[in-house]
Amino acid sequence: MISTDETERVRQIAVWSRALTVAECDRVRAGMQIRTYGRGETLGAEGQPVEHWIGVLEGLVKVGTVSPDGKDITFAGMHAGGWFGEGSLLKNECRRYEVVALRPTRAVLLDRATFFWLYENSVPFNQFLITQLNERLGQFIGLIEHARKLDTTTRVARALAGLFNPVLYPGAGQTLAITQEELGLLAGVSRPIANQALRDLERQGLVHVTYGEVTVPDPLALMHLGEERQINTE
DNA sequence: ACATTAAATTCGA
DNA sequence: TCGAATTTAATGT
Repeated sequence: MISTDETERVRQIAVWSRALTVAECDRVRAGMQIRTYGRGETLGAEGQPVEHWIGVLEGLVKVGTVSPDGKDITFAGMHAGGWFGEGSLLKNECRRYEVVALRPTRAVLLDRATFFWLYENSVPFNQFLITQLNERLGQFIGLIEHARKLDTTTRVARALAGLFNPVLYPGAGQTLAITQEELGLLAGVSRPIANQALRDLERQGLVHVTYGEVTVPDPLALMHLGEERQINTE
């Protein structure tokens, strides 16, 4: 069970919770706990049973895997408002990816029993899940489609644009607190390369870089950098 | 890897 | 509690 002021914060980042009745909300609160993670700490290890659906309250986490040849592959970055783990929960399988905090992070954990109770009882919750899955699918299709010709600047642009997805991170503004090192970790490039890419993007007017944060006026333009045509993911 | 700049923290009044 | 001094963090090349 989480406290009342924590509930307030959870409501801010969990759009799906806003449509719940008071009774539903109480039940969900009872299945929640809040945990904090230090830099580099694991929120969920690859191959481990998945016991929770996790939402990021604050901080930054990286979802990815380490391939057999030792290459570190990042699938997505997550910040406040991002939820993950529903795929493994629904399929009742162990976690396919590792989830690591890139900076001190606070997250809310919803236990699997409550997750499934919502899944079976709440229409808004299911709508949220479907919307989120669909959004992710669109992003991955874009990734696969252009995986071949991704230069470093485009990779950084993608990683950054992903963090500005308005469906996955509702309520986020145009400015995100992220260091160039963190962005490099998400994009799979070194910090100096991330710096170079950001300056490149800034020259193109796609981003504005200030100390410890990046402003993106048009995330879609950033996401579709380098594409000749728009992909239809409907 | 190094030099520069920004921010956060400490410390003395 | 104010601001200067110091340390730590982030950036740019």
